[in-house]
Amino acid sequence: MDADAFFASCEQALHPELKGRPVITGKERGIVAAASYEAKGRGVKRGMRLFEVRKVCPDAVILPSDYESYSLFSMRMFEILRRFSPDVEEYSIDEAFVDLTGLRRAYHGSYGTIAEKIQQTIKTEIDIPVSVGVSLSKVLAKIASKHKKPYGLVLIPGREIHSYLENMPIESVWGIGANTAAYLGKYGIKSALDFARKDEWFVKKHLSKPYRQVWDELNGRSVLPVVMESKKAYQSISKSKTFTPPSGDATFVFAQLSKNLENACIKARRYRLVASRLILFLRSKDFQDVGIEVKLNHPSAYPVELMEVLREGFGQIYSPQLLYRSTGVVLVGLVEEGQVQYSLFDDVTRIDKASKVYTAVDELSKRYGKHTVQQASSLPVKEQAQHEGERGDVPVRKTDLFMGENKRQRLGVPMIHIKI
DNA sequence: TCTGGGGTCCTAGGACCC
DNA sequence: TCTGGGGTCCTAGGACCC
Repeated sequence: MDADAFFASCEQALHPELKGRPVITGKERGIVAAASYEAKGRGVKRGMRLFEVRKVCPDAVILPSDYESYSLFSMRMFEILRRFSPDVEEYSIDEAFVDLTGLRRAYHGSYGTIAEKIQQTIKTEIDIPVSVGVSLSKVLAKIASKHKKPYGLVLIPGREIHSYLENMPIESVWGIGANTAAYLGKYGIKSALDFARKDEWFVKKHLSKPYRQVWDELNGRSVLPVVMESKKAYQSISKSKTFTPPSGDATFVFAQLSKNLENACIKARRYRLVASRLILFLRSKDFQDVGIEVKLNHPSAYPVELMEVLREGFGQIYSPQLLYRSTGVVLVGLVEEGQVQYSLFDDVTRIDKASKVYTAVDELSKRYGKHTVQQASSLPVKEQAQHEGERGDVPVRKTDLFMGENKRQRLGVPMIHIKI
């Protein structure tokens, strides 16, 4: 099951006056996150810049993404699915796999009837249109659900598999990307059917496990299980941000990195996780990426402790001749906060102090807004952000960048610099 | 697709051990 | 100092997804 234009549909469900109108979300980032079918009909595409949208579709309703509401719709949708079968995999915010095997008797009908009922229930109860695909494997079900989009209901029984795969470009199969498509192309494989028809010997010789699985699934042999487990803990947490115009100012670029680190740490602390490794990366104006991974002395989610490492890593990958357009950090080797084993050489008193400081910092953020207390090294992000907000073509959500200060000013809380 | 942001999994090969 | 054979763990890098 795959919701149609999910974010936009949520907005239309919340604000019925928007029904029938071209609705777009993604205002906060300046690019289209989701477009309603009315907007798609006018040529609006995902990832399109908003100034372009305004040209092709001047009457578009452009909204900031409201993830809290979308998550609620998502949860309701999954809850409805679980009423039909306990075997539900929440694949993404707007997609799920449901194993209907053996349920025909209980519902006195075919799999198609059950699927239809699911679709109707979701539409009636939460007013979200979804497309449903029914078939023998996850890969085939995915093809079926995409085959007729909005409000589609497509069944692919074993006998009809070939007709669906025949004209389908291999790269649009779930799990086959551009690189693998190019590789398969060398062997004359262009369509999904070409691939499905290859013999086992070819597949084993040339491809790794994930692709062998796709091959099995295309042939109607289900090898990818529907996994019920609710999402496990994060394996990694990343934060990255693009800025315009590109900059060669080391202080400014480092401030971006610093801010990303703070944001990543905030998220990690929210989930009570600490990172044992830190990746930082820079992307140049010409989309050249450089990055470095650093092993931390002990797992942490406290910027004060990580700042030295960040600065050192930055020094190693930054080159003064280049202009940069974005930076990012990834926290990896995530461990639950309570599970950490400290070594003989860790300064446990100091770590404990950092932990207390951030308990206070998080408390202050809850009360006065994000980044009420932040690293001084992150402050220079604003210099340029200010100008950025004034540029007409790249809209920036000012409230986001300045929320801390605005709220602080409203409440009359002075800005204080603390040296730790 | 003139390119935003956040994730996951798999594999090969080196380091190290018995 | 050199040699066989076998195993585990870790990391870098690639590929893909929404």
